[in-house]
Amino acid sequence: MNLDTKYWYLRDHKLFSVLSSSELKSICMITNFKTARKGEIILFSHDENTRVYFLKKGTLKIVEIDEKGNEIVKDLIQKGDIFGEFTLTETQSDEYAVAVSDNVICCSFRMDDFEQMLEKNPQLGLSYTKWMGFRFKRLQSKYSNLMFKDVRTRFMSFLEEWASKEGTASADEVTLKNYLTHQDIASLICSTRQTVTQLFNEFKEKGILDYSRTEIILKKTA
Amino acid sequence: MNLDTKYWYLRDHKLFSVLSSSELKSICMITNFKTARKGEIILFSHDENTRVYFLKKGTLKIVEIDEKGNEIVKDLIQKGDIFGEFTLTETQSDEYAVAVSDNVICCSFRMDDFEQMLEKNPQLGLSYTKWMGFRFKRLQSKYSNLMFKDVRTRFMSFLEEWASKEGTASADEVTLKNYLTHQDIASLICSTRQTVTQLFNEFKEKGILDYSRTEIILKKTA
DNA sequence: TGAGTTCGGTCGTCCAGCCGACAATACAGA
DNA sequence: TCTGTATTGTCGGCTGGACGACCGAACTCA
Repeated sequence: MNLDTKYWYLRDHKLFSVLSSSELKSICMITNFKTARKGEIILFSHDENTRVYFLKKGTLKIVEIDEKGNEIVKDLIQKGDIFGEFTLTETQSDEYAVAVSDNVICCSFRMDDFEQMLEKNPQLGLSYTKWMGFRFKRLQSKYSNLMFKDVRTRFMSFLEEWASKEGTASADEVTLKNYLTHQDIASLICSTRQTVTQLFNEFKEKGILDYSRTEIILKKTA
Repeated sequence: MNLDTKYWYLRDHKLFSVLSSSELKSICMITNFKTARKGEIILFSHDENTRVYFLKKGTLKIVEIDEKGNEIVKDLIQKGDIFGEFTLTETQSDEYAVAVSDNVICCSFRMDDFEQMLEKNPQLGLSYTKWMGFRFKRLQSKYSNLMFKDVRTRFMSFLEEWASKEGTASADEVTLKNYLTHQDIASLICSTRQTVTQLFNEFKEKGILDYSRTEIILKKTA
């Protein structure tokens, strides 16, 4: 991939908007780009230097394989998200990112390069700090959801959050393109496949939502 | 409190170690110090500008009151920790910090002052960013503990972490000064008072630990 | 177009741990 | 020293939701 393309990719990321175009160009030199199609795996390289990743386009899921060989979805990464740095747990586990949409593009920096960038660019540093704060808050709310809410509530909050991020809303409903299996959703809300299926049908019955394999439609109820 | 005292207080905080003494002095001007005794409450002021807090000395617990009036301990803040910025959930809940030890000293900055500091001081910014990353990791590990481990395991990890931070170790045991009630521990590991009591006695029986109201002694077992 | 694989639907069983209730103890303040 | 309050100890009942099992439906790939 040539520098020009890189330049345009980085340019419209919120995080880099504080940089001048010459600063941005010099950053392009040290970026690494990767593209992937649905189902492909983007590896975190544990061996070499740690890297910071920016998802430019598409959607990823961070999965981990537990001792029984089950795939646990730990997080969803969407366009614009930063990942890799802290997603890595101390115990070097079998954790990696899988593309769930086509045309995934992400770029990465070596951790130390990135740190240097932050140091040279206070603006960028602040921007990054705020970003992290935001993510911290989200994790915290996930945590307290898990602590205090039952599965039913977690399921609904999950759908609502999802809808607010990716849904296309009409007058009285929000439509979501569904690229997750019940299994995926289950591990995201920390439950089981069967329970998720049950909840889908329960809510469908109540008229709160409708769904097929490819779509989820949330009815807006006042 | 005079500037000199402030200066010495800030000086040996890890975060500020990257600053020169003149930089540090100028920061002293904008800090606010508070002291508290056991049981006293340090309020987060929701109304005025958000503040960032640094705990200089002592221990705090962040508690929240739920709808039934129960006190839920959300976090423990120890000497050197930063708090306030993200502990605040979006829903302005009844959340505040309570001193659990005597001689608590903490200082705070207005959020915008702090941001300016970070911007002016890339070194400090980077230092702060790393700090946050560390906290993020901890929260993440708490989260996956809650997801995948049973109460028994969470209880033990909690004790182990506590011991590693505050315990005084001897040849074959670690002693902890216990300032938490079973109730407190329960909400920290997301369980109930009764279960915590049970676990304490179960492990005591097994000879893994010993405890009284004021002390917890963890036996080191190879 | 058919065989293999993954995903969704449903049921019955089972248990960790929550919850209420109450007793025993420790502790603090007068 | 006495009394009220906070903490700890213990028990049984109860239940949310995990888990295994099994089947049909949908998707995929040759």
